[in-house]
Amino acid sequence: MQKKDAITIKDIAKALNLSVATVSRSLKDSYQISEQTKKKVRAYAEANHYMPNLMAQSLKNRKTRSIGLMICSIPNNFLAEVISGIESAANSKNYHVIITQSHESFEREMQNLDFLTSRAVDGFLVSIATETQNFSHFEEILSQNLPIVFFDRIPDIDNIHQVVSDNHEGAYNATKHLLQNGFTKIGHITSSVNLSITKERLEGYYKALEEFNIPLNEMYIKYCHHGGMLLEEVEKAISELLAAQIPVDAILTASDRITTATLKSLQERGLKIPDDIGIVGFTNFSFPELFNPPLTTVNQSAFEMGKTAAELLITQIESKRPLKAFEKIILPAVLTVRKTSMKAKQNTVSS
Amino acid sequence: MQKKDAITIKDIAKALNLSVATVSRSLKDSYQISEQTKKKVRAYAEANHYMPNLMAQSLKNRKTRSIGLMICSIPNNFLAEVISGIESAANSKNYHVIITQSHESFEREMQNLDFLTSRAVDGFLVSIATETQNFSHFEEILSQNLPIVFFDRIPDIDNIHQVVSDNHEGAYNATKHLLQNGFTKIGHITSSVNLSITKERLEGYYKALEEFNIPLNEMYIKYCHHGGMLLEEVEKAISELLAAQIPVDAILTASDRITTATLKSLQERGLKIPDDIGIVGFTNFSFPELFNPPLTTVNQSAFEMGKTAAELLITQIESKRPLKAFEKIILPAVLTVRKTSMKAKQNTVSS
DNA sequence: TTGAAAGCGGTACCAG
DNA sequence: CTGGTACCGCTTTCAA
Repeated sequence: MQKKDAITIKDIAKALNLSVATVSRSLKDSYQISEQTKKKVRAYAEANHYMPNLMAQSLKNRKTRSIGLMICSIPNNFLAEVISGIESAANSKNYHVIITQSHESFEREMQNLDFLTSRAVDGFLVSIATETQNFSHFEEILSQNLPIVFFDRIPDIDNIHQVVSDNHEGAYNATKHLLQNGFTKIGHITSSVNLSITKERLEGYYKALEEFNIPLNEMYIKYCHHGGMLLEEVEKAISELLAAQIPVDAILTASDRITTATLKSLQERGLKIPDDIGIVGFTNFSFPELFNPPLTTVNQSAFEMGKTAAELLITQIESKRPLKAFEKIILPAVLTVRKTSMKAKQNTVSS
Repeated sequence: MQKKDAITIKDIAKALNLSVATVSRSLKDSYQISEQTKKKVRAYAEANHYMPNLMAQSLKNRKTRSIGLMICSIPNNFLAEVISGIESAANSKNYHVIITQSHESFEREMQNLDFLTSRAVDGFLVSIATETQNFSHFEEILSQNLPIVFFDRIPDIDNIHQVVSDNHEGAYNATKHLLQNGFTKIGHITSSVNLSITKERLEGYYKALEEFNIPLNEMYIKYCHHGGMLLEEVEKAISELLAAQIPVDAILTASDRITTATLKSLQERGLKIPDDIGIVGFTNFSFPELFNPPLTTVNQSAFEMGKTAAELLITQIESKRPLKAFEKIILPAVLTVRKTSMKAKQNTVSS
């Protein structure tokens, strides 16, 4: 296999009786070159479909105009939208993005980081894996002055740039809403304990309970170490919630995968929603009203998150010196009430 | 911003008192180098975390170990899975993939092709946009001996490599199933006329009708030129199907987006499924049983499609000369019957 | 079995 | 305003 040879700067120089230096400068519109020459060069380049060889430029400039993305999984309503936002922002600034999936594995996360490093990406966009508890691999990259913007799931490291959802608010509103609708025994199925999103959502959940003077029941909190990738872990969580001494009467699910898996499990058990059990779920599925019954959701600004994170990263890549102002951008997570969280009758615990 | 300098082949040479040529050869396990020297070099390289500079290698070899992907949109249950399959295959062969979205625009498709070309990808994986009717941009690439593997939506070009679903079979089975369940006035909402998948699905649909001696009603076929990206186009299609002289009693939807959009529209109209109208949809949503009612689906081998296409492409990239055997790999599209296509009572047209 | 050196396609420094 | 040239890191031919 051989490609048709593309025209190079040298060819232009020869054709126009100029030096490569002059051609190179003309092409970058250097002030030192006469308009006349520039025009000639540009015209010739245009006419012959000159395209700079990015490999050569990269080798010289130490910039690849590429950014590395690390997420747990692509087939995920939330993340697919995030990727779309990233791709859109990157593309418009003439960057390309290299996607890697950790599948929630710490091991894979480190491998992927190596992979991206070997690709010499100019910066990283990362949402950490559920398994990850040690962040030295990221710190090492940061110490080399390579920019990282973390999004969604943030590691516990000082001085980082991050773009996140208002998880606290989202979970708080969801829980409060359930309480206001007469649910009092609210379970919470969430991801790994160590994730930032888990902690924040948990806090929102706590806060709402507190406001309603509902004592916290630790047994009502279930963690899925694979972030809902495995149906079994969600199954188990639900079984336990339902088998509690005082079974839950509602569930708040904390991620896209967990939400759908929960719905599925509840359905298989033949439970009536919301009469037998209420549910509010974090998800970015486009039409939650199509579920049976229509699902009350907490929807994150996924596309926006990807776009913002990518823009923030590119700004850093292109800035002369490291940004010292570490940004934490918080995007809304909005509750939309539908059927799954509305008790048929308000006579909750009929005494 | 500057990165910490990585160790190069030159550093190794200096440290070991060897020439760069010898080091380079040792690293690629050349037969001309003594085992002793190789061992020494490898040990030093390992110990100092030597990583070859891919930019330099690419510049020299004219290979970037990257493949360009072009699809209409990332947030799509079917495509997200395809991407996952591609990513997985590519990664395991040490390639990276650059994703671009056409958003169903011909214009964007060409821009993206340029973008990928400027990135010097070693090959392309493409599923064409609904708008695309002219394929010269692909033919030009092909003429440069750059490999392309088309998947899902195939252009009308001779001698290409392709990986597709058994769309004919999928649509045929779906339609037959509807007919067997007493639906006789079956509408079909599909993508652009010009797409291969559209034609194939249409044929499967025809074939089933024929077998049941149902005359074809052209008014029952509705095309969505944006592939279901716009809710309005689906809305319009449904309105027309329902406003026909003899309204449809069932619908076969031909893509992920169209399927969910149809469900949504039907629900908003307050139509009871399947009593008022039956539906079978192509989709790769993970839990179609969660819809109301559980959706009868045609599910494609999405992950497999991505994996297969990527592997086929990489084989071509790495083969010395163009493969002359043009492969057409057909993957199953399987019908799973659920509620939306089962009439409550079999007394269809009670006379 | 090893080394010297040309060169991939640009960029940028130094001269003039 | 323009040209010459070293160099980015690696591969490969040619010579030793």
